[in-house]
Amino acid sequence: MPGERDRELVESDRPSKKAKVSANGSAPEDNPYLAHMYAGGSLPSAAKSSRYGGSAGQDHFAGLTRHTTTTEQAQKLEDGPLNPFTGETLSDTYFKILKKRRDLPVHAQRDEFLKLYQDNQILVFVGETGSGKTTQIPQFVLYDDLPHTTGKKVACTQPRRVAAMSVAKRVADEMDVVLGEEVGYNIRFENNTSSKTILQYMTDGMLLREAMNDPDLHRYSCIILDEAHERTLATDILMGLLKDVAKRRPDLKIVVMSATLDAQKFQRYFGVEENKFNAPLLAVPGRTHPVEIFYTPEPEKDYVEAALRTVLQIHGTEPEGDILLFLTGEEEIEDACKRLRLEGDEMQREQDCGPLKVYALYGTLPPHQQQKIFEPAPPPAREGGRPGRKVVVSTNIAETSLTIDGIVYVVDPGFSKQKVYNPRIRVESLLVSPISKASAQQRAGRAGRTRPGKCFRLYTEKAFKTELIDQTYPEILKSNLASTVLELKKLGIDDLVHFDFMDPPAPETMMRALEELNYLACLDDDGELTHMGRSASEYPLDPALAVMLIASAEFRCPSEILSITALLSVPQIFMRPNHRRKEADQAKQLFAHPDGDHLTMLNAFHAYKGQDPGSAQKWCQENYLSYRSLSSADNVRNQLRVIMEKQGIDMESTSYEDRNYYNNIRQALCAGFFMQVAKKTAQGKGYITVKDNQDVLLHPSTVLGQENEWLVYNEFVLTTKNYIRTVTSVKPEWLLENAPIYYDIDSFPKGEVRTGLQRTMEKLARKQKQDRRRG
DNA sequence: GAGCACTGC
Repeated sequence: MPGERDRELVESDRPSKKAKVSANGSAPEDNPYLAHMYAGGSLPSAAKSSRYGGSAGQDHFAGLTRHTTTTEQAQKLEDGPLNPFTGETLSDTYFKILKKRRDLPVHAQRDEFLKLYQDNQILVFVGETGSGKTTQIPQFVLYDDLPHTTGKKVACTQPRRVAAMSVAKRVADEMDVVLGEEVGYNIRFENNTSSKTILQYMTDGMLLREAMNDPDLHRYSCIILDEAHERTLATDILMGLLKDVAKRRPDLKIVVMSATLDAQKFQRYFGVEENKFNAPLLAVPGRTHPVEIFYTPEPEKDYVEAALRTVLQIHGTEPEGDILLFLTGEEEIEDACKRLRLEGDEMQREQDCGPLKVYALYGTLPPHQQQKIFEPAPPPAREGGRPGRKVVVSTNIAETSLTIDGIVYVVDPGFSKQKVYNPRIRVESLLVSPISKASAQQRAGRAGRTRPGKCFRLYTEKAFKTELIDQTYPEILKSNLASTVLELKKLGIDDLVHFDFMDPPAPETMMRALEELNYLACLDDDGELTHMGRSASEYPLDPALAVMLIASAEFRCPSEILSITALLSVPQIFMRPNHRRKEADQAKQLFAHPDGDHLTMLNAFHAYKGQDPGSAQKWCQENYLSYRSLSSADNVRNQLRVIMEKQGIDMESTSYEDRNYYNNIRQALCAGFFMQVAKKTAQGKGYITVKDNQDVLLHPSTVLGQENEWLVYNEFVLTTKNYIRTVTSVKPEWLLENAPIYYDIDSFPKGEVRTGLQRTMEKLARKQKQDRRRG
């Protein structure tokens, strides 16, 4: 009975203390990540014959003892003529690359690195950009760790997929092996590794997922956390976890790599525990060109105006070289580009300046347009004229994710959009805020990649020194932690309050997350993981979405909820190009469902799936739908479906002809999103959120009018006004039935919501009475 | 009648 689901899970699924076997809840034999350790006997010996010394079966590492090797020994092996890992003859390209590798700054400190690596379990390594740390350190480790003799691997984590892929490719080339064999990468949707793999680049999130099934990370002999200074949620949790794993697994080595000198913080973090780990720090300089920094003498009141003025001034007076300007968002950037183009043309006409080519760059731009920024600067307009110049106006995507060579001038107004989380109303929003000193440095560095450059900071030197914070707040302090807490529980961390976070989140944020998970029946009243919680943790989703997916079987609509969940996990599928808004809105109306946006998205997805694969892309374009988002939703959907099937969830949906088809879906939405509900206010056009009592408006993108009394919403967006976005109308009975604990009338303050719920309860009671009389 | 900084599973 759907109506009893909540209570049932909370009460009957509380794990008995006896039943709790291991910290992660799964026996190692069932663990998919450890399968290689049990399949057909012991892998290490098998690995030796297949990996060790290649076809000839000769051990090219003979005479070397693990964790006592020297640079000299490693270099001798690297010098060939045979590849010690494959036994093949090394290629000419290999030697060409080897020569360049030996010139990298890290190389000068290989001895020092090896010594510290061998003498310590945990090591912190600081290498600035251009030091070669990401490609070289893992190779230094390989020649000392000799992973092929232990059957274990070396892992190197990256915050971004593209980085994991491209670095793996580079290192495979450097080692003269085929990508996916000895060197591979593992990212969501793509595991390019094999049984031969000894070095694996992967996303930090992927390693965290693995840890949830194998908390001791038995597959690895060494874990390198790269770009730790970026402090992603996954890196932060992995650091806390690895600190613990290190105690349980003395054979595991950990290298934490960071680009900033803030690495002392990492060192302290790994060093405190009874001095068990010394976590020494090794720093290697980078190789970049000097960048001259200029500040404004007075604060600027309008940073966009100041930025445009500065760009044009550079164009008019500075020698050849491209410009990178940092602004905060799409609209601001497009607007700035328009104005720069106009002014640039005018300068060319009136002052005989070189031509100015302006490019916008931000994340939601389609890839082919992002690629355009790599076009070279335009040539002089006429023979002997002044050289042309390229200006890229970008969000902070150009700060870390994308590197543009040839930038000589950086204009930094000192702002970016940053996420802020308000635990009181459980809302994440984006705010234009001053950047950190570290960000400012990173931005300036972008000017010195190919030759000496200049950075114009549109704030005073005093402001830089006294007003900017040192580092941007780590992700963990800016996020809703519901899924993080669920992950930690699954990782076997029982005492979250005392979990050793590098930066502990606010207690209120933790409390909110625990409360949310309790309402979702993922944690019981003692904070223990329930059966539902354990199931939900298997999905790479927000807990509310995971719970909705699991509950969908009860409402006979798993297939539809699967699609909706996937659609909610990808960027917006409805496109709205600036000058074709009207056409786009009309196209969307074709898919509109009277009950709301979730169902509208589902209609569009079904229509997309009905297309011929060969013409789907064209069809999307004609209908103002994002092909990229839809096909990525399809990918996500498949991944989620596999997990559902593995959990034995009944995947049968009611047929489309059934009169309850859409009602079932709307009820299932309530099962996950009962905490994101708004009720229409009495006096007209506004809505009010249930429990938090926030006044909100329907986002103008919705297909719904103002007539619906109760809505579930996917998102609360705080911009000029408070909006709820992606909404579907529901019946209040469904809320009371599906989440009786959350909708306990007595917990509501007196007001419209309470009165509305009260009326619904009375209605339900009357109906029950009638039914009884009739029955 | 309005946006969507950026990542990741």
